[in-house]
Amino acid sequence: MSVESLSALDRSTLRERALEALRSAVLSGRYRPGDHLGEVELAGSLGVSRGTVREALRHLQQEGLVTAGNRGMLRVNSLTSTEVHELFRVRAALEGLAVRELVASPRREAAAGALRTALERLSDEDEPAARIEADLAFHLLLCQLSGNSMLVEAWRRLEGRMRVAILNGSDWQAPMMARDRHAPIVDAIERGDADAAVRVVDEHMTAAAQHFAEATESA
Amino acid sequence: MSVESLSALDRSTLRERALEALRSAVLSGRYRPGDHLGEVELAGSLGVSRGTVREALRHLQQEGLVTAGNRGMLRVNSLTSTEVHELFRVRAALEGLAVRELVASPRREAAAGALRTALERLSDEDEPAARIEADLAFHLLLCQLSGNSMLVEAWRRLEGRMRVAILNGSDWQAPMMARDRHAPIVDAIERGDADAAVRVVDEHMTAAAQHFAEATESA
DNA sequence: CCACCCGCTCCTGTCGACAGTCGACCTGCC
DNA sequence: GGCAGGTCGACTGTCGACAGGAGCGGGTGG
Repeated sequence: MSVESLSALDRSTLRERALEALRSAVLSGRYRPGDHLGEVELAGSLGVSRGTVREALRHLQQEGLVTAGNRGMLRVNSLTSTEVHELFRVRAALEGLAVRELVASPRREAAAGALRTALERLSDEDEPAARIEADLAFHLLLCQLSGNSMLVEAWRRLEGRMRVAILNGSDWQAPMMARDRHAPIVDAIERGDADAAVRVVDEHMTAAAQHFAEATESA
Repeated sequence: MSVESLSALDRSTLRERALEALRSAVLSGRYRPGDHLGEVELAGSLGVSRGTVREALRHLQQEGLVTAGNRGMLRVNSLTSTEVHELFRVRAALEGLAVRELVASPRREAAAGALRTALERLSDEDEPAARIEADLAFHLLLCQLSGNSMLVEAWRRLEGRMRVAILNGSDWQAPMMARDRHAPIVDAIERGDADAAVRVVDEHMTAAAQHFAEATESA
């Protein structure tokens, strides 16, 4: 268990770099769910002090990537299948609001255009990790284009949990990353049909949850 | 600017007590929005080290109660009226999901009962601060009873921002704290009418946002 | 009188060290 | 052999101190 050292080229604070290094370390699967993340070891690996690692770990804890175990020790988090289902339902509610605000927005067409380019990026990518990024980027963009900053914030909080769910297994989400799955959302937004857009988003999330259920239940 | 010292009776960690002390200090209005929260000063007031205060402040930052200004200095946060409106819309989406899941839950009647007792507590309280607490407790209970842990988590994140919004002014929310405003929600849940419940929640939030708009615009 | 420069001071970023606590393991006794 | 007690190690909680940078005020030269 070790993380590569921090490069000193950057102008940002050590804390930010340590945070980013740790986040990508657990997100890349270098640490398995349940693994213990010791402050001293990480401090040694990253070449920074314990206090700096500590703050980064606390940040990750609030993001939901790590969770506190016995005596405050932090472990890589994992989600139960129930929680994953709950997560999708909350996402459906949030992104449902996003599309509803989006179709009511005066710059609906421009937003639809931006979403279409994000859609292209989704179909261009072949590597699974890149597809996941493109998918999350699409859904984030959906929230951002709504113009509701509180909505974006709430979604970002869920994003961390979503990435934890992705860590659980990398097969179930593949069918959801397809371009065809997202296109109807943009279509409905472009048509200005709010109710249809909400329904499509809802179905999108339900389908994702179902794929997850089938994949985990067979495993 | 000073916070009373921490009592040493508790068994919890200093960090938790410092966090709670700082949170209540900000929420009680001891520090006005925009006030600078210096680590050294707070450390002295609370009788703990800077590192401990620092962690508590970072926690408050992620809760949205404080925000980073120039050179990393933290100031008490405030919300624009636009953000408050956005906040209410996100809450409407989240709590709409809550009531929808609640009416589909097998223990709907028990939940309705629990909500009714929370309602009683809301009408009993006279002091504004206590009413606010009772109101937030009611809405939190609504989310908790849905059984969706991700929903509860998302709501809790919004709670911090909600309290910041409350700090903006203490007049506008008074009309929303009434028992009559919340009773229709419980009624709809008890009837098992999901659509009506969602609609009522939505109206509740819209009305709250409108009260806010009128109160701030006159000021 | 004004503009520029210098030193001061305050604040955060970062670090290394000490202390308390919990679990694990090993040992001795029943 | 099983169990109780003690010892060792590891990890986090907490602290005080040093370093760097930004803002500010005074002083000086034009």
